[in-house]
Amino acid sequence: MLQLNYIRDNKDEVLKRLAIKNFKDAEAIINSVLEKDVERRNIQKSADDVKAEANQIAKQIGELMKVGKKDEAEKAKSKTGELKLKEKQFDEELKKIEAEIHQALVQVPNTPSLKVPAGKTPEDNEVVFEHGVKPTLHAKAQPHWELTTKYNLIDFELGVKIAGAGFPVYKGKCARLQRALINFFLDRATAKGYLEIQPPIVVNEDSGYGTGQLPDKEGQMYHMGIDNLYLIPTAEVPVTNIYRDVIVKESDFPIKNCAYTPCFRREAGSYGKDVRGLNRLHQFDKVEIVQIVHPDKSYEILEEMREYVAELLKELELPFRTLKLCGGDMSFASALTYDLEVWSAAQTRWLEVSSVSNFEAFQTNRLKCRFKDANGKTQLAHSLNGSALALPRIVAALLENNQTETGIKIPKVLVPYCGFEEIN
RNA sequence: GGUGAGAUGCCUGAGUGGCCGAAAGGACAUGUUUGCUAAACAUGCGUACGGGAAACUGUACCGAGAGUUCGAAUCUCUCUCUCACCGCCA
Repeated sequence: MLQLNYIRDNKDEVLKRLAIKNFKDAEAIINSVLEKDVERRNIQKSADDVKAEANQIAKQIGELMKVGKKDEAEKAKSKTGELKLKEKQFDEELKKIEAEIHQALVQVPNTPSLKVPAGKTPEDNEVVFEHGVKPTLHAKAQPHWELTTKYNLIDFELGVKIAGAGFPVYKGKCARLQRALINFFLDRATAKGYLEIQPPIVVNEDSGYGTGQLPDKEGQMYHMGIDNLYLIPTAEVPVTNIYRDVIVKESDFPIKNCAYTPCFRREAGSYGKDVRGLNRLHQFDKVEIVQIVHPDKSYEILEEMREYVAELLKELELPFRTLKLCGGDMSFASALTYDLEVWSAAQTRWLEVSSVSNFEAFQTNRLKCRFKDANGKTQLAHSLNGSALALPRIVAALLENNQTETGIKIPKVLVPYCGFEEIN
C-alpha cells in the first residue's frame, strides 16, 4: 500500500509512475483519496476538539468532587450529554471515511520505478542480459516429462493418486538431485551473507495481509479452515512477516535472510496452459532470499541480488536471460522486477526460474516495518526479495539440456552434492 | 482433549475508577568522569493521526471489540491469543 503522506506531497510523480503500469483509474482514485483525506482531517479536528472539551470538563468534575462542591459538579455534568453525542457522531464519520480511504488505497498498485520500460504484455519486457549457448540436442532428444519416465525419475501419476495433479513424486536420483539443489542454493546464499531461516510453512491471516496475499489473492492459497491457516505460496510470506510490526535498528541494515521451503499454489484458473511436466505445479521447492534495507540503498541492492541469481545459473551451466519487466507485466506490489529465465532445450522455450523485485516501501507500509533514522525519525524500510532459486524448472532444464543418448550429465558444481555424475 | 493462569512500552514488571501515556529496573542513545575493552554519574528515550514557521500542543492507543461512567489500563460482556500442569504423541 502506498503511503498517503507520500501521495499528498508527490501527487504528480505518483501519477506519472502509475501511468507506466497502465493503471487506468489512477487520477480519479488518487484525486478522490486526496479529497477524502482533506475531509478526514477536518473531521478529526472537530472530533479532537470535542473530545478535548469533554476531557476538560471531566477533569474539572473530578476536582470539584474532591473539594466537595457537589452542586457545581452536577452542573458541569449536564453539559457533557451533548458533547458525548457529538463525539459519537464524529467518530462514526471518521471511521467511515478512513475505511473509504483505505478501500481506495489498497486498489492502487505500487508506483513503478522510472527505470521500468513501458509496455503491456510479456513481449514488451526488456532483455537486459543473456548468457550461455543454447545446446544442440541429439536427434532422439526428449522433453523432460518423457525423460523422467525413461529414467524413472518422477512419477506424475503416482502423485495424482496420492494427492492430485501437480503434486509429483520424485524418486531415486531425481529426489537426490532436488536435495542437492536445495543444499547448493542454501550454501551459496549463506556464503553471500544471508542468514538461513527455517520458517513455518503455514501462516495465519495477519501474515497473509502483511505481504499482500490477502485479501485479494486468497484463492491462490490452500486454506485450512479448521485452524484458519494458509499453506505458504512462497517463503517470502513467513520470512518477510518476521519484520511485521517491528522497528529495526538502522545499524542492522542490510538485513539478509534466506530460506528453503516447499511452496503451495492452487494455480486456480491456469489449467491446461503450459502445465505439462514440471512447468507448473501445486507444490514445489524453492530457496528464497529476502532483504530489508535502507531506502537509499534498495536499488543498488536489487542489482546485487539480480547479479547473485545470475551467478547461480552460470554455475549450473544453464543458458539464461534476464528480463526487466515492463509496466504491464509487473506484479501489483513491485516497483522494479527482474525475471530470470533458463532455456529449456527440448521444449525450445524460456522458463521463468526467478523473479527479483524491489518493493520499496509498499510492502513495509503494510507490514509497519520501520527504522529510526539518524535524526531519530521513524521511517519505513524498503523490502526486496527474489527466488534463488525455484527448483522444478531448473530440474526440467537440467534434464533436457544435459541429455545425451546414454544419460543425463550433472553439472560439475552439483556433483559433490549429488554423489553421482550422470543419471542413466 | 482436560484444568488453571495470564495478555501493560524494545524487554522484565508495578499499577483495581480521576493526581496514569503509565512506577521501577534493564536495554538503548548522548554527555561527563575514571581509565581500559569495562564501571560510575547525569540526561534523554513509545507509536499513530492532527494543529503550528517553531517552541510547543490536541487526540487516540495498556491483546481486539462492545458496554457502564462526567471520567476506564483499572468495572462488565464477547472474542482472540499465550503460558503452565495433566493426557495423547513425533
